Amino acid sequence: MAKLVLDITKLEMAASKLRAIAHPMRIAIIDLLNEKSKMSVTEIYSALDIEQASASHHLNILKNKGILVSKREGKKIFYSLKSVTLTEIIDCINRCNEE
Amino acid sequence: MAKLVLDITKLEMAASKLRAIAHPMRIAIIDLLNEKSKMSVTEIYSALDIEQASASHHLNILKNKGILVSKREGKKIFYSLKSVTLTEIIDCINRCNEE
DNA sequence: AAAATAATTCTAAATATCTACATATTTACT
DNA sequence: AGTAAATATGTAGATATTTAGAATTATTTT
Repeated sequence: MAKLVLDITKLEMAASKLRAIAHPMRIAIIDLLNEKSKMSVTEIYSALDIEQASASHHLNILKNKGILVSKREGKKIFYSLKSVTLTEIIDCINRCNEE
Repeated sequence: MAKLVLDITKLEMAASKLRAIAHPMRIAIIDLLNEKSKMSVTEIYSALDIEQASASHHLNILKNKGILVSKREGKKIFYSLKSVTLTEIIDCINRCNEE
């Protein structure tokens, strides 16, 4: 009973994934990739009006935590959401915000 | 078009809520309250085997971010999830962990 | 091979969060 | 009022995250 409570590894995994998402700019990136499923770093930092290095940094965090995947195509590197279910989280949060 | 990306306030709200959730012990608390919808601080810190002050601290963070609500009943204070949709987030994350 | 473009990595200072322990507050009971 | 139980708050050192700018790597084009 209530074994999930004691599964530290899973809790850590969930928390670490959430920590990765829990940043305004990174939520914005996920929102963006939810609308346009595949974008280059340039497209992303232009759309969000932030520094390239900053975008790269956030993208790296999201990629490390398995939230995004990247794929090089020539000069550009395209990022996209690894799992569509990720979007549900954001939708969830947005709904919660309105309550 | 893509106006949600630019709504800094909403992004900040979502991020701050997620940051509150993004902690193993706090996820455990949410899991717990998902199973037993109303628990006192003592019940919670006993179930999780943590210090009372620690439980109180985490509960306060979750309450401040509007994730939990509390209600005093005599000597005890009972906490519960403010919104059931919150649970979806955890379910989501757990599903994501398995992919 | 040099130049240009695209993206990443490094660095460091500022800020935030975590943890654990000590203390304080609130309520109920006698 | 005095005491015990339940919960909250304060403090401080350790650790992690954020931010922005500079330097670096990788790829394509000329």
